[in-house]
Amino acid sequence: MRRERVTITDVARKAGVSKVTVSYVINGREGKVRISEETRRRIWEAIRELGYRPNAVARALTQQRTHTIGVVMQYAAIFGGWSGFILELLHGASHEAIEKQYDLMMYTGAHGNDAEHEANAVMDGRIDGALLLRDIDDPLSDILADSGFPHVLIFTRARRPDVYYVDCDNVKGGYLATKHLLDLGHRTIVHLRGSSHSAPALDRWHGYVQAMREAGIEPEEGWVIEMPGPLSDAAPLVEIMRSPNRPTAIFAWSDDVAIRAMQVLHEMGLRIPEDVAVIGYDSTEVCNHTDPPLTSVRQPIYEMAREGVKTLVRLIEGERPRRVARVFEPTLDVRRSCGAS
Amino acid sequence: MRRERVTITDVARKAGVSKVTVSYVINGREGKVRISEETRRRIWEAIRELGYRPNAVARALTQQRTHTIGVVMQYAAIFGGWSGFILELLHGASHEAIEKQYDLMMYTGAHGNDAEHEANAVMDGRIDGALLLRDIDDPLSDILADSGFPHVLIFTRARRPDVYYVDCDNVKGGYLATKHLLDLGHRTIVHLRGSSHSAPALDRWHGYVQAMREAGIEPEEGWVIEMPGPLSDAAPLVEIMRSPNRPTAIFAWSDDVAIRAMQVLHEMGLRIPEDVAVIGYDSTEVCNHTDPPLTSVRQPIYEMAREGVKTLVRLIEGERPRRVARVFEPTLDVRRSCGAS
DNA sequence: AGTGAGCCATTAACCGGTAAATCAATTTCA
DNA sequence: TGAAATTGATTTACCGGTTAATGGCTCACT
Repeated sequence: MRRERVTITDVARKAGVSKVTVSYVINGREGKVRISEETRRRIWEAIRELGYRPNAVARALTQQRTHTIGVVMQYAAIFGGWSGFILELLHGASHEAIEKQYDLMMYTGAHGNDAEHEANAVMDGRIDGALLLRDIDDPLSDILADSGFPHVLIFTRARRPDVYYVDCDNVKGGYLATKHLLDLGHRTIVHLRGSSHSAPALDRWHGYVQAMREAGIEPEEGWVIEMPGPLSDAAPLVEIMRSPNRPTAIFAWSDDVAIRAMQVLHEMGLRIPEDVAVIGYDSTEVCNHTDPPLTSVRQPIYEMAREGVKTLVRLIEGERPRRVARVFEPTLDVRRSCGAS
Repeated sequence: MRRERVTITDVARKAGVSKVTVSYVINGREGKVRISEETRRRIWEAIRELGYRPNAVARALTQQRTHTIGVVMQYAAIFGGWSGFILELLHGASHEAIEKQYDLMMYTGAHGNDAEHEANAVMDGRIDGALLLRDIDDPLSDILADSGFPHVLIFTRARRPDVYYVDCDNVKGGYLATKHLLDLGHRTIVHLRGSSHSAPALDRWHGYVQAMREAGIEPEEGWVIEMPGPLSDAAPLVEIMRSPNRPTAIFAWSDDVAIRAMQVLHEMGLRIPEDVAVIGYDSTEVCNHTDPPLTSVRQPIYEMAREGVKTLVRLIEGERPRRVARVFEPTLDVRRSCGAS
């Protein structure tokens, strides 16, 4: 039984009052406007009888608020990046959103391919603010910042001093991973690097280089292989693992890629960790279940996402938190893929 | 530089025309209304100079369309259920949404605890339709159906003939898993069942019972243990695995629970599959990485989610597809946790 | 009897767009 | 030459709410 949409005017008519009165009763503006008990009763009754459901779009139009926040990923990430990482991120974001009484919207970015179009979509009024998971060289944040649109960057740093962001020290994370391998005696260490547009990927690489140099080792040409995702070409990795002075350890920029590397090594007949040590990044749930369990650098993804949403909500509600940058510390989750205790 | 919001009226004023003319130019209503080249030019120039961004909320109010679809999970699922299953589901849903030019909204359900409140939130005008991932006895779909609100159930069946749904044959899935174990010679098979509110969980259980009876075995009291999630109490499982006539196989209603069971067995010193065979459900990515790799019943989650969104979009756009029920077939992904080939 | 205060509700205006109907000025055609 | 058609825009009304200003009525007080 498809009913016609019931509006506040219908309720008003039925209750024999003006629609403003109905609005007041629904929103209970204590202290400002008084409505008699009798009228209230009649209005609630009309609401119930008619099955009235307030329209959030109309309300949003007057209040300029939707109580919805957007999660905006890089377009490519929506297609390729559905990993444990995204899962934990969404988990954290949605928890905090629930707590703060906001709904979550996932922008697909399908509205256009250039930044201006995307910015139009993000600022089209359907969300009060956005959590941005984007590449380092992405112009979207700049446009939003120019328009004063509340947003927080996550898993990257901002290029401007007035843009809030939540990041994890990736240089340190890369350093940590590499140092762990060095401490275990490895000297020839391959780094499987992420995309050159990704700030985290580049930082982890820098951490790797830093640790290597500190140990007096200059990473050779060929030790650093770009492998953004598990579906990336693994040929260069296979090649170097076949070379005479085969590397004894691999530091992958993400768990996904580490797992892919483990598969490749397995197919080549190499044992982990006896022949090659492997270390990943993110320490997602899957690390506990791989064979052997994957040692990995942990960043508190869930916590970071919550923090991002928390800051975003503050911005939306007009606060201006003093701390613009929130940088978490990575730690090492030692499991068995490196042969350590 | 926080600019004031630029509206269509500002653009009209700047271009020296009425706002309706601007609206026509933006939406390019070919054939209906003619606007001169000169006027068009002036309007686009004004739009560019002022940095005008159309307001989707205002547009939604007149058109009664937002080009957004909602994903509504059971409240509990948002807190506990962030598994590989949800990931694949969101992956599929978002792909199809992108293709159809819709954005995705995740309702947190925080707006109220009873079904009426949730229904109010879902039908508050922010989304054109909803994909429901809910328990079998959940009243939300009924309310939506009564109001003629477009929605599709996924991973459950509908109780009414007019409600569209996408499901996978869970009885068959349960049968398949159990039959596999029976064929391998097992006779004492434990079933770790999901929540009694979950249609899939109950069906898989029925499939299990059916297969057992077909093999002439009446499942004993205690062989069926309710274990909805990986954090559920595992004590009953431990107990039965310690009993004199220890079961030789476990069929878990989900991969998560199967993995938990493997951990428990491991801690008890039991080997998989030598001492106990384990089989899971969903065949999510993680099954490839467990030790040993987990044999599991596969349902095409990604495809099903796409199908759900596809149907939903049709409903939203006024079509009435003939096929109300879309039931996929489960298959078996044999890996190594059951000792089969 | 006039004034002020308190109570309860209403009217007017606005949020930012869109659809339908209308209109003025030309041009076309019988 | 006058009616009809075409062109290019405008006016009016509406979507479903909210906020601010205003208005009647009753009662108490002086």
